Amino acid sequence: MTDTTTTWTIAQMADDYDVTHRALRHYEHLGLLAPDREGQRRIYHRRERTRLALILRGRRLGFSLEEIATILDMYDDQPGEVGQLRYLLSQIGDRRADLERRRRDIEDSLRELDELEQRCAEDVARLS
Amino acid sequence: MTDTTTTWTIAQMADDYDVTHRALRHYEHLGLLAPDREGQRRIYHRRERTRLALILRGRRLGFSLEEIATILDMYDDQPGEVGQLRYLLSQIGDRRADLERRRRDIEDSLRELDELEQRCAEDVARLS
DNA sequence: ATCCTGCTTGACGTTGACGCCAAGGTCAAG
DNA sequence: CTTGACCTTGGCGTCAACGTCAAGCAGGAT
Repeated sequence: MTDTTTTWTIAQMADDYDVTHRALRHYEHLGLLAPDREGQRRIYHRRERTRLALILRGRRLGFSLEEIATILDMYDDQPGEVGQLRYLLSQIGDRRADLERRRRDIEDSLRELDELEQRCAEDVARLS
Repeated sequence: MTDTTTTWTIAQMADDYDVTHRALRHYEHLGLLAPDREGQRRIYHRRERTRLALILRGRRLGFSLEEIATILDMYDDQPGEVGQLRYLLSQIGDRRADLERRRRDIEDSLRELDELEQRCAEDVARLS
């Protein structure tokens, strides 16, 4: 039941994902999105929506749009050739290492935040 | 035994943390670092090193230098006043929410990566 | 017919985070 | 006393990721 017929206009996309019209055009310019045209108008399908979601998650994680492009490419077309597949597997390894490093950074940050919060809470208790 | 006497030059800092001289000056310009002077020369103490480590971790996580500044401020000086403490606690909450969102994003990404890897591995097995 | 709304394509402007000189001070070594 | 290594302060350049006009098409409502 993954809907394949519904389409969206640029305004609906911008609205649904809380990005500007301009940003959508920018992503398209960089090849991250490739909406159809109906006459002049851009017309977005399901595929563009999942791609946009990936783009935005990438941005939240601090990836550059260029990095995001290569990530999208990874998911794009399963290559039929073994060499390509091996290459893709190595890329997956790289990405995973990157993400795991970020996760460690985040967990360290959260731990330090906890400490700080505890000290604060104690101070508040003492002072009131 | 946290050493409080050793100091470092800009070149040592740049070397130890693998950043450029220019970046260090930039961080100083924005108030993220505030090394002493010995005559003209910048002279970095332990404090600047821990700050720089926080800055770089922040950058890896995709925070802007401005956001990093507020984070550093949080850790800077424990305020003695209750109002300030409450404010700090609220900020800590904000940061934690942000970090936890990122962690979710990362874990989602890792899961999808796992799926993709599995599909790839299967394809390789089939083709060879 | 004209007006409004929503869209289009340029194209220049802006902000953040530095890179990259230029021009010169300082100090130990030769 | 000059050289070289290392440092200093400007200040212009650059790249990414859009923001912000400007000018214009297309189609339905008045």
